[in-house]
Amino acid sequence: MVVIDPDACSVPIVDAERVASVRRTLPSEDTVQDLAQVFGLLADPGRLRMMAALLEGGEMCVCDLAAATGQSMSGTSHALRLLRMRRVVKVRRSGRMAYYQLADSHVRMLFDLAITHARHTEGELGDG
Amino acid sequence: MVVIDPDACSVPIVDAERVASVRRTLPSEDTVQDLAQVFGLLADPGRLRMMAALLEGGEMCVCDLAAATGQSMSGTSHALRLLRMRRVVKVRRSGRMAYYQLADSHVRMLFDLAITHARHTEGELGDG
DNA sequence: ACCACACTTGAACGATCCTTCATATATTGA
DNA sequence: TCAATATATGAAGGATCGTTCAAGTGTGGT
Repeated sequence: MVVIDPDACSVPIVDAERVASVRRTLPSEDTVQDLAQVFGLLADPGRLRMMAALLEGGEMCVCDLAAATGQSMSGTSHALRLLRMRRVVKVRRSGRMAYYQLADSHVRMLFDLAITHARHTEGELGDG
Repeated sequence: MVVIDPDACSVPIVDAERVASVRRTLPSEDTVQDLAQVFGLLADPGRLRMMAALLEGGEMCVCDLAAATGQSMSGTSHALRLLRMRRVVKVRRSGRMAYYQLADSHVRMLFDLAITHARHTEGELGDG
């Protein structure tokens, strides 16, 4: 087997120049990791409903969020912790209540774009 | 899997009217499921690098994609199957080669938006 | 003080996911 | 035909994720 790849990956390369140029433009490992985590937060139906609810309802307390999205209090709280840690939502505490709202306007755009994609690829899925 | 049921959830509600109104505007279960899957595809560093590579490189064969993103051929092929099934990429076959490209321009915008979010929330993460 | 409440958190279980290895398919060239 | 190539796929392993239950924190009301 002939290895053309200068790096550790023992994969045959067809267009070495293109590969090299693409590699130069790839986001850094840290950026890729961050992006993956952001998208990972959006990859769960429960969290997605919560964000949609906050998008529509503005600021909401945990129990209303749980009721609106059909989740348990505990599950809702766990989910909010993840969103909080990634700064997707922010919390305002008042007495024993915790009021959450979206911290980032990009979420709405991500949402709308993804919906557009979903609509655009509606119908049967599968191999081409 | 959680099913939204108005009566099954024994969670106290503070603002019943708001909860009801939010529930009315929530995307359908199918839409939520679709969205979650779309975001799920973007939630993996390897697939993310592949999409970034295709964004930059246009049309690429599997081995070049593997080399550019530092993944095994097998892993790359598995990833491409997922992206193919969700119509995120499309394939053109020529002889024994398979050339992949992005099927959907929304991917670029999702990418850029997420990068903007990541940059915007740069620095320390954690509870607020 | 006490109890009820709104929320949080830790641990455990099951489900899902990603990676890898081995094998399979299909095409090219000898 | 046979061997090498390019890609695809099934299965198995371990890691990760989401949900649930149980218990914990802190506040408000009596």
